[in-house]
Amino acid sequence: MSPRHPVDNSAHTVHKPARTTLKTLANHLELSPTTVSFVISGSPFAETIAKSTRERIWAAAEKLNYRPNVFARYLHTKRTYSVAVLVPDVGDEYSAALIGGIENCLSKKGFFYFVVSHRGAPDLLRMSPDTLLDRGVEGMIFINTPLNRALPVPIVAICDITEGPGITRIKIDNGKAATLAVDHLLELGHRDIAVLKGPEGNGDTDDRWGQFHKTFQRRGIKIRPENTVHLGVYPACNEKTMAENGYDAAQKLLERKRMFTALVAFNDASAMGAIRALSDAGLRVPEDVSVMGFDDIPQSLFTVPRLTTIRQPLSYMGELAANTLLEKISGNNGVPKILKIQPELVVRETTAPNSHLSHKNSAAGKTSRRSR
Amino acid sequence: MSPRHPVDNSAHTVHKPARTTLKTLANHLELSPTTVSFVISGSPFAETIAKSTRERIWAAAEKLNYRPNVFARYLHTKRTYSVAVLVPDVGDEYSAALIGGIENCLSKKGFFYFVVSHRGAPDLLRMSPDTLLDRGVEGMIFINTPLNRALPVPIVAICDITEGPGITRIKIDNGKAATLAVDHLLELGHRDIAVLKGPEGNGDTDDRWGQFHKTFQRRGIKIRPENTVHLGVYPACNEKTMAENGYDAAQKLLERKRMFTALVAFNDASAMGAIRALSDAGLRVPEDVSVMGFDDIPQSLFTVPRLTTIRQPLSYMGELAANTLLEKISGNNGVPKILKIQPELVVRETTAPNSHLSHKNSAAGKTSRRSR
DNA sequence: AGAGCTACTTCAAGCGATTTAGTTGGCCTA
DNA sequence: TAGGCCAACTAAATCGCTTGAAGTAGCTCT
Repeated sequence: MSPRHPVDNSAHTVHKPARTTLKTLANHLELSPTTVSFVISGSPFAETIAKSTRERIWAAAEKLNYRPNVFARYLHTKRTYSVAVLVPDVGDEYSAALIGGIENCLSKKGFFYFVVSHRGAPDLLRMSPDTLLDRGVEGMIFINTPLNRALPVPIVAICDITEGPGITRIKIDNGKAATLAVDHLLELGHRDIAVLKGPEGNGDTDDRWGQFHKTFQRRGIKIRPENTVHLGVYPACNEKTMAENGYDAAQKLLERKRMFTALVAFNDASAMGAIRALSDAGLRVPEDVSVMGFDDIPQSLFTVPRLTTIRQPLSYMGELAANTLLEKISGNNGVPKILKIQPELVVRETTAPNSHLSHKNSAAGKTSRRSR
Repeated sequence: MSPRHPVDNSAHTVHKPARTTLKTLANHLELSPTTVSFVISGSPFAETIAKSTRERIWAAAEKLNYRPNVFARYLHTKRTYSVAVLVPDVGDEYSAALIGGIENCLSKKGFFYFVVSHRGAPDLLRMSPDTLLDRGVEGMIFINTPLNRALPVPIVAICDITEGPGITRIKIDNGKAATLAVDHLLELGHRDIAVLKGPEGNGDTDDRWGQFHKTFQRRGIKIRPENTVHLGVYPACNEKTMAENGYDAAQKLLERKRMFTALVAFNDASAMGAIRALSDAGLRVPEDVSVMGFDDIPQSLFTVPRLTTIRQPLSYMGELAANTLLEKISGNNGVPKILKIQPELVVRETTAPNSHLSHKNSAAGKTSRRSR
């Protein structure tokens, strides 16, 4: 069906009962296809058809189980009531939560959606928009997915790396998030803080990192470069799960023998990986190191210890994205370019007062967090 | 576009550049649409067209950026190169992992897919197959989703509750899985074992439960009813995450004051919830209670402690499902009714020797596992 | 020179709907 | 009784493509 498929009629199914067509239905009713079409399609002309006839038509449609052919209809209406969702990977918790919200909204409105996971593959990224347009999607939601050209349908993006005219962006307020996270750690007495910077190419990485940086500066806290590590380079980091990336990153941090009493992860999944690495190194969370996640994915409530995190209302953001997209599709040009979402601090069990406050920077502190 | 949508042309986009049509292209080339169609669609007649003409056509198609209209083409070919995936919830780890595998295979073959999460909602379950057929899907993959009628397209099911003629089922060998799990626990000296039975209505619940039951019996182990708990009733249990269900179930178990030194969960997510509940009750895993998961979702490698589990190769199963479906779509009637998948025991850190062996069933043992 | 090939290319119908521009017949009015 | 109007319906074009049947032009063959 797409250009890449040569025409091929060999598909075979056991028993393909011929679907009732408009013509069949019209013949059965001894009416013209026009009349039947008017009432079935809900055309304004339907009102010029006698009520009794309308009822006859609906009854017959029901009886013959008539279902309009979506493809034939498209030829005139140019509408498909479907959209596309592009994500790095269907499977990751962040995307999955968003998609859940998106579907919630779409299914209410009778829209269907195609999912494309590109995993950072350049060809897919380049060609997907076109193949999706071929399939008639009326709009697209880009989750953490780059784009750098105009598309003839409305777009809503959840991230910063989707470029194009007229797109609407749904963004978490990273400034607020950073303040929430940093102040929480400061209140607990942490000064030596490690930061897991998001993967290169991720749509939130730069803004988030910039905002944290700014916030630390504003609070007079110096983040040493040795206490900072990238979660990986895009798209290589897509080959691994975020938890793996977090694990590796935390290990790198530990190898550097630089002390830190708290760690801010890029998201919950990398936080979990990091906690795993800390545990493997014999460090206790939160007694030896406090860890902050970001996102508040459902699992965060059930980890041991439970994850302290900055909450993004992912499901809501998904719904908002879908709603906004439908709004744009239906012609509303007044949709703002940016919809900012407020994050929330969720204090659970992975952060605790800095136990090294008394002997800050002492050798003892170092070794206790450095065994193995 | 679907019957529920009255025809509506109000959709509006900023700038809809007219797509090149076959006719335009043919005019431009001063050829008939037929000729152009032959070569573009890869019809067998293409070979009767002069090579030089073919090249001209391709060049012009490239230049005018011609893309065949998928909907017009469908009218003749009846092919859409798309399938549907029905799941209880896109977001849960089990479905997400399967979908990942499915997508992997489909995207290689140029197929697209619609996802429908029904969350157990009866209307969606009843109507989805038809609305999906309206959209021309050539086959469907049912993940843990009930069905009880024939459909005019091939179906592959991952679970037991999808009924219908000619469907192919991909099933984990629960008998083998049970043997693996039970023997592992027996070798560790566990005799008092609690079991989290899957939610009612889940496609694996009955078979899995039956097989575990049988295996325990065969090994001469009695499972007390008080050490057994259902993860919830379908579809109510769908409102909660599996982790939540596992948490609640483990709490129920603990309230019963019946002792157990090991717990077999229905899946990894419920195992994580259960571990959370055990921890909250002051019990250590695996020192006080060993816990076995099922699935081996990616997170299992990063929990503290790492989860011992029975591995299902979810991504592979997804790929197999998609591959099998495409096979059936292309007319292969020789596909087996059941494809059995072999599970694998993955021993990690949530299982350990029974520390109560010496004072088995003693009061001491009981209280040590019952504090708070 | 006419029949028969071969190598290319096109005509025109049709897929299953929507939609524009009518037609038909009854009734009312002047 | 002609004209106009209205309610109720329809013929035929069209959307963008595929496809079976039908040309056409140039060559060879006898």
